[in-house]
Amino acid sequence: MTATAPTTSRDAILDAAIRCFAAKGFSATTIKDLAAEADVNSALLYYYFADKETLYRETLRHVAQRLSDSAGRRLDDDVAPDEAIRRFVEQQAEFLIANPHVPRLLLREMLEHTGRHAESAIVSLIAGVFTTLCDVIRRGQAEGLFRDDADPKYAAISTVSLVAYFVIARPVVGVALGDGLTGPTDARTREYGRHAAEFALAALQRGRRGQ
Amino acid sequence: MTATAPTTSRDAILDAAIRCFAAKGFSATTIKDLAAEADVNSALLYYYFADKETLYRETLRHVAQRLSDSAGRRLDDDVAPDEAIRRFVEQQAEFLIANPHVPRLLLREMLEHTGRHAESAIVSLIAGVFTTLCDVIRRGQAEGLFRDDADPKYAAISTVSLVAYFVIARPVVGVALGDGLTGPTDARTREYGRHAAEFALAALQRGRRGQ
DNA sequence: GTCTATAGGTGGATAGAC
DNA sequence: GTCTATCCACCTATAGAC
Repeated sequence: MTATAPTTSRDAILDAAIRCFAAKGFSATTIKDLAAEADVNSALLYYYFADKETLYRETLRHVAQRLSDSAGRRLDDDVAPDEAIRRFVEQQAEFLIANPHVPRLLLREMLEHTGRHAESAIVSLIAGVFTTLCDVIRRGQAEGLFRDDADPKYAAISTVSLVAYFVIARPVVGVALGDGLTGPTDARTREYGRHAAEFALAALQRGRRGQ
Repeated sequence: MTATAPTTSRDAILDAAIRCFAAKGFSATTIKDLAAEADVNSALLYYYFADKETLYRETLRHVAQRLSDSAGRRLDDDVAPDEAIRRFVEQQAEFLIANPHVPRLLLREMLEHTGRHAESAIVSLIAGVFTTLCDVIRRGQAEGLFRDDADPKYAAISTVSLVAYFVIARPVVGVALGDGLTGPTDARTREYGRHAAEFALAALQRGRRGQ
C-alpha cells in the first residue's frame, strides 16, 4: 500500500517500479512502462538511476527495508512463546495484505536467484526472520510448552510457510476456496491467518486439550 | 528429471523449454537461448511451433500432464486418513526432488497469471489436488481421528503449503539451514518432507500422545 | 530537472535454398 | 526437416536543447 502520494519524481519512479516489477517481472517491464506508470518522461529515469538494473536493485532495497522494519517489531517482546507464534503468524497475514506487491517482488527475486540479479541481502534478511522464530520455538521447548521431538529450524520453516504459501499461490488458493482466479479476498486471508496460527500451535504444542 | 535423451528435435526443444522457462521466465528467455539449449537451429523452432507463446503453452501442458499423472496416483487408495496424509506429504517432496523445474515453472505461471498467458487449466489441476486432500481430511474428521474445529479447506491448504514453500523459497531455506544460497540438498528436502508430514498430522490429529 | 530526438543493439519472426 | 540470411519492431541508453 502506497501510503501517501509521492512528492518527488524519484519517488514516483520507485513507486511505479514496485508495482511494475511485481506485476510483470524485470525483463517484461520496459523503461517506457515505468515512465508511463510514474507519469514522467522516460529519459528522466536515467537522470535518477544509472540503468534499469540499478533501478531494480534500488527497488528491492526499498522494499526490503519496509519488510525488515515490520518483521523486527514482531518477536522481540518477551511474551509467552505460544502467544508470540500466534502474533507472528497473524501479523504476517496483515503485512502481506497491506503490502500486496511485496510477496510477488520477493518471490520473483528468489526465482531469479540463479540468474543475474542476485540480491543476497534480501535472502539473508528473510533468513534472519527464521532465526528469530527458531529462538521462540526453542524457548517454548525449553519451557516444556512445545514438543521437543521436532527440529526447531524445520518447525520455523513450516510455521512461516503456512501464510507465505497462501499469498504466493493466490490464483490456486482462490479457485480452491471458490473465490475464483483473482484469488482470495482480504477478509479471507485474514481468516486464514487465524486458522494458520492455530494450525501451527496445534502442531507445536505438547499434548493439547482434546479439540 | 529428463529420463531419456530426447529423440526428435521437437522433444529436444520442449525439453530445453522446460529448463529455460523455469530458470529465466518467459520474457527473459529468447528464441536463440532455446535453440542453443536444445542444440538446434533457431529457425527450426518456428517449424514446430507457431510462435514463442505457443511453445510456452505447449511446455506448460507437457509439465501439467506429468504432474497430474503423479498426483492422481497418490490419494485414491483407501488407506486410513492419517496414513494418507503422511504419504501425500512425503510423495510431494519426492516429486519435487525428481522434477526440480516443475515448481519453478508453475510458480512463474501463477505469478504471471494476472498478465498475458493465463493457462487456467494448470490452476484448476492444482486446485483439484486440494479437493482430494480436503476429502481425506473430512474423512478423518468423520472418523473422529482429526479435530473438527478446523475448516477442512484451510487445513488442506496448510498441509500442502509445508513442502511447497520449502521448495519455492529454496535460497532462503538454504541460508536458514546453513546449506548456502544454492538451497537445501535433496537429502535435506527428504528429511524435511518427513518432518512436514509429522507437523501436519500433529496439527490435524485430535489430542495426541504427549510428545 | 525535464524534454526531444535518435543512435545502437537485440529479439521475434519470415523467405527461401537445400 | 534443417539451415542461411535478413527484415522489422522495439528496447535501452545517450546527446544535447531548454
